[in-house]
Amino acid sequence: MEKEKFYITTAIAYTSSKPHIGNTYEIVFTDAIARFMRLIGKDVFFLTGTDEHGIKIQEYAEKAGIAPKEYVDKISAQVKGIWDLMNTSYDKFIRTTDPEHEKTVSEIFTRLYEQGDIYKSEYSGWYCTPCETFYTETQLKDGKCPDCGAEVKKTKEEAYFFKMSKYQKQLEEYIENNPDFITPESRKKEMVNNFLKPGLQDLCVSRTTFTWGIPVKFDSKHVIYVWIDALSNYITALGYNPNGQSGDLYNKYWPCDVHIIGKDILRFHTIYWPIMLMALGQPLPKQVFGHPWFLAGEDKMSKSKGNTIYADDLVNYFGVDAVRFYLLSEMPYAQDGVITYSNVMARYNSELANTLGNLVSRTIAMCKKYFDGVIPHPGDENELDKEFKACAKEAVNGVLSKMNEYRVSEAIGELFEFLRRSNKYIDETMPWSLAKTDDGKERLKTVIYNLLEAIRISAVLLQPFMTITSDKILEFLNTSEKDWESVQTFGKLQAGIQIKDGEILFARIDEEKMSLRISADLEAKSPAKPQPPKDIKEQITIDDFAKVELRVAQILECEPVPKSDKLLKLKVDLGYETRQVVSGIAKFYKPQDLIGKKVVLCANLAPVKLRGVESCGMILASGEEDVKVLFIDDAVPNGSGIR
RNA sequence: CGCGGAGUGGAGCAGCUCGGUAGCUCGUCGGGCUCAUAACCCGAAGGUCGUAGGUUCAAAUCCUGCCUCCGCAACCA
Repeated sequence: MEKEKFYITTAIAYTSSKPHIGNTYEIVFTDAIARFMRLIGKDVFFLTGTDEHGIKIQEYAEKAGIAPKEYVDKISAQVKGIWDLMNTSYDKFIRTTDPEHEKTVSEIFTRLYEQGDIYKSEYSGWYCTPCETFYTETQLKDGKCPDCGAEVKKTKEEAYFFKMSKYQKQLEEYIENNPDFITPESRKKEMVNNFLKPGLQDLCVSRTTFTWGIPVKFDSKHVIYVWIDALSNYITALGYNPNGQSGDLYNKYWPCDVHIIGKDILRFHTIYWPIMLMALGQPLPKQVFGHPWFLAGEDKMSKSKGNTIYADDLVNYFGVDAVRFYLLSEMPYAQDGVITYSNVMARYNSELANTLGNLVSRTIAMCKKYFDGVIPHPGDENELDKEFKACAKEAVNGVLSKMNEYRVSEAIGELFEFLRRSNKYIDETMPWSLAKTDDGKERLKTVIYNLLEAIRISAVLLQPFMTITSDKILEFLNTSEKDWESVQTFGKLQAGIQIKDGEILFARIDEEKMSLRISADLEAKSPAKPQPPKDIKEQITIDDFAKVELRVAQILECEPVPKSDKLLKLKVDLGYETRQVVSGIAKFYKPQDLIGKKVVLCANLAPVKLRGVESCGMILASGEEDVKVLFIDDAVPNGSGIR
């Protein structure tokens, strides 16, 4: 019988820097699903890889003084190294610098151009030099860069555009008719309401501002921009050919069963990517799953915050399977999860050491003690045994149904419920007192057999999540019954076989000692070496500086700007006049914290409207993610100049 | 009124579709057991189910208003 095929992908990792644990989650999560699908008998193709083009990489490489290719070779190898460290079972690791990929992407672009879906136009746009980005008239904020606020230059740049609007209706219908296409459900609403309903804009798909990318075949000063390049990996990896016969892998595995991606790039995968495929006349992926993120404690993980946690560090402390277990079991289905070292330790001790490890250890010890390590033949079963076996069946079915919906943490929950039930079964049957009488010894055979079999079943169910541990347990039991079929009926474990010595699977962690060790390591690693800022500006003269008028201003009134998260409207006193100023500090200061305070105002900035409110000047503040306003000593009179 | 999600014992969550004794994991306290990794098992304490109303014999669950938090969008002069 032909196996049912299952094609699953991760997003390809951007090779700008080493992936942190949040990025690593995605590959581990996808791996768990891929392994599970293989376990239940599907023919799985699991794709991952790296996204290696773009301006940022070109810049990083320049800074490092090496060629872009050399740079991405290094990072890509690092990514692959972490994926391998995490014991992930991808079938192919694609790189967007692979010659095959580059060739196909170039052909795709050409074909889309030739059939009229991509057209050449001008970005009669506004170019922001610091951001290296174009903005349309509507994106601009009162004539300035919406991102960094710098002056923008009216630049006419030649560029290629993709006619998104042409396929909008078709995409809406697809989403309508395939309710599971975008999951989880809440994400789907975000996409439809925020992007589809307002109407799609044509997408700019080429750049002339950098060279590190795939050149447009028929127009060599253009480079193909990230969307067509990166998204295409899902089909180029399988040997898709836009002009003729595609490869066998493509014919077999496409369309994809599920793209596993971060919730941040859902938009590209549920709007741009399907439209590209429609334009190419190819079937669409069946599902896109936008997974949540891991937060480091309360906050998003980011380098600038210095709260990044890396997979290799965790593995170093806890081992691969424990890290996989934490990632997979802790992340909820649709909400962000939290990762901290102390949470990892707590889960490790309570679930891996106590529940799982100790169950295996005590059962094997009893089998050795009472039966010289030979798996006993079970005898008559009683009501308790029946109930216990029913629990095993429930665990198998529970894991299956949860995994079919990619509810990995809940699947693990089902399994651990059964492990806890097994520990309880020991206390209920009290093997140590059974061992004291002859009748009891007969009964003991059944009890120990049932326990060993329960452990075998659990080990099989554990395979997708903790492969190494699963293999170890099955090795202890000296059994080859480890496929999905073997788990459908209770009793596949062969009696009369000698089991092997079981090592401790998960030694308990002394949380206090481990915490000390971790904080010592962190201390040693971050000897407070501040990175030089990236936005160092060119030298200016004193005359340039003199053009900026800075004055002390006292805040008289302050209130939030309606319909805005970030903006505060302030009335300030400059001594000689009062001004209305709008400032993007609402996230960091409450109005009552500011009233009465003296601040520095850039007083000769041209007035603009922000969210419809006029702003005449700018309050000086520092910081990107945590903004601090520059307060001035109360003794300084309002309106004093600053130089 | 931009769109969506969420507020349940100390922590993290389930229950809400289809109203009717509020459940799970961790933590705390007490007990039991000794096969085991100070583990395992049992029991207890602890909740006005965000808030104010409404419907109902009966509301965590249905309806309405309000508050708070989160995500997306917009937004940092």
